[in-house]
Amino acid sequence: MLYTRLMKSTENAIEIRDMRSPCPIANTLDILGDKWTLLVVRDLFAGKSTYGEFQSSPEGIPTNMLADRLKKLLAYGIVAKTPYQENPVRYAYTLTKTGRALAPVLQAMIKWGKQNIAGTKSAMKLNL
Amino acid sequence: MLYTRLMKSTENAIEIRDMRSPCPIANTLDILGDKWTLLVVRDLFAGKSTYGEFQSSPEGIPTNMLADRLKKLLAYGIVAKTPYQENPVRYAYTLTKTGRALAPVLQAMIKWGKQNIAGTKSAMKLNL
DNA sequence: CCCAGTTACTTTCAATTTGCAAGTGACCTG
DNA sequence: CAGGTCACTTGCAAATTGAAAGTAACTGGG
Repeated sequence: MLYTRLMKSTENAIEIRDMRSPCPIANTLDILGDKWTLLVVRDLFAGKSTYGEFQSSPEGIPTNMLADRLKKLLAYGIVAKTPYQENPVRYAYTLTKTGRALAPVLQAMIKWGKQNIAGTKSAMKLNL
Repeated sequence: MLYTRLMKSTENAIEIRDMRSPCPIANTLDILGDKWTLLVVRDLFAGKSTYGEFQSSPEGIPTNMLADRLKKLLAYGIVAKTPYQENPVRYAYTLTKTGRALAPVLQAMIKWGKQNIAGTKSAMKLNL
């Protein structure tokens, strides 16, 4: 168990095909560069984990966008989906290690936003 | 002149109308949340300053996208445009203080990208 | 056992955005 | 004054977004 985790840690880098360039910023933007993806990640850092909880965030993500973003985040290994109840089966989304590693990105954006955009303030407490 | 600049420095927070929410992440994404904007900012941190230099970056930004993003970055006060030669007048784009404050965001993205996306590596040296 | 309610999506379709390509205008050089 | 460069702008097809309605699985109440 520990062994497989150890092995995995050496091989769970995200693979992107047809990269625009080898630039880490460009590739990070190809994964996270839109108006919704990082808000879902933010919600996960805030402790939210179900589809309904993500939908109830103040920005009002359209339901098809949410489904699409969760699918992509799962495909990239940034979030994981595990059943938390049977009958009916309900799934909880959680951040993987790769996803938790995004904390500094969110922290930097929160700081920049608060210092440079009028009227912004963190409403939810994040576990960064 | 100094006086007006001084006054400005107390009031140059970005104003966003019809905010989706007061969340600093959401508002930062409304400014930077796409596939091109932060690449232009990256190029500025790399010392590039002209339209042609931005276009020549390996990602190949479409010329209309570049014009649009520069216009937005100017409108938000993240970049400034100053003439660097006459006959013909040519302009150099530079980061403002607000723009330079994005360094930690880029740093965090570079680190995450390099650690989590296979095959990425910083080709250009940034003045972060 | 039927029927409204909840959760988690999927589908439809109009509107907006993107991206390729071609065009424009100011100026400079031979 | 013809050709070239730089910094854009325009036109348009294709892709993405977003609002709304639909679907599927199950639950609890009458």
